[in-house]
Amino acid sequence: MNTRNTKQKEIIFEVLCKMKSHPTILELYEAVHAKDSSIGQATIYRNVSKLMEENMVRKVLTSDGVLHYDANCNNHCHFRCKKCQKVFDVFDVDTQKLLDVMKTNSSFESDDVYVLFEGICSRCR
Amino acid sequence: MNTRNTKQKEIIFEVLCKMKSHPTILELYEAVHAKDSSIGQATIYRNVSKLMEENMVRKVLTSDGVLHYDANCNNHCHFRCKKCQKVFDVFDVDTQKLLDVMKTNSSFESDDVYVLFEGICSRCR
DNA sequence: ATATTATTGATAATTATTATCATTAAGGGA
DNA sequence: TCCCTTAATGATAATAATTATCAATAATAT
Repeated sequence: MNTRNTKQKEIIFEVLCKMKSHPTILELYEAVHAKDSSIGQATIYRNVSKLMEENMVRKVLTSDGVLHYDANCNNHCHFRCKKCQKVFDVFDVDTQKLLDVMKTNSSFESDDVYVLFEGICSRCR
Repeated sequence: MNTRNTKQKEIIFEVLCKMKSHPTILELYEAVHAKDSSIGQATIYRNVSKLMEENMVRKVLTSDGVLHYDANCNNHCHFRCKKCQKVFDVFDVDTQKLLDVMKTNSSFESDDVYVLFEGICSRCR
């Protein structure tokens, strides 16, 4: 027995899956807490880490200096509005093509890529 | 008079320019401190922020959750080794082309993009 | 059902960043 | 060159983010 499926982990993953906002740990904690107020912050940190190891959850890199998380692990890009700071999904740029360009043009062997576009979103404009 | 050129700012920029390792604030502080031990950490934070506003310094997003900095503002990509965690420059992928793809294929208006490739570097392999 | 032990919740400790404030010094004008 | 104004500094406190600790709980193999 090296790993256990807990009710907490299930709830955390379920809540993150429903969130399309790419929350930080704190934001995820608040959403989880609304569903089950007995779940503590440390449990969020622990389970998000575990879910990442299991490739169920992926980091979203943003320029605000805090990590965000996404339950959609299909490698895709993100757009961050410099004004409202919301993070949106971008499916119009092929990340696999980027990895292919790397493979042919560079000496690095990369199997993973994070892409963050920035600008002002249509709502803020 | 709204801004002043201080000796500290000069040293910090000079040291960062010479560093090719994309340091964190702490790493930059240590390098600066070796040159002038009177310069405090808060001054590093302040001047790096200022230099970013002046487009002399750019953030490097990495998956370790801490911001790194680069004095090369020509928009380029980075590769991070998952083993030794070093960050390397990548000039083989055209970021302007990425922004062009965004312009034609998506509804977002983006003027900036951060790209981080990951894998194992040749030295660690 | 029971025993083992991974996981939890609470909280302390650590790390990263920002704010505060008295002092210092950049640089414009006399 | 010497003041004068005030931006910037260094030291440190405050805040925010993350990790570590530990007794209690609960998942699961037997």
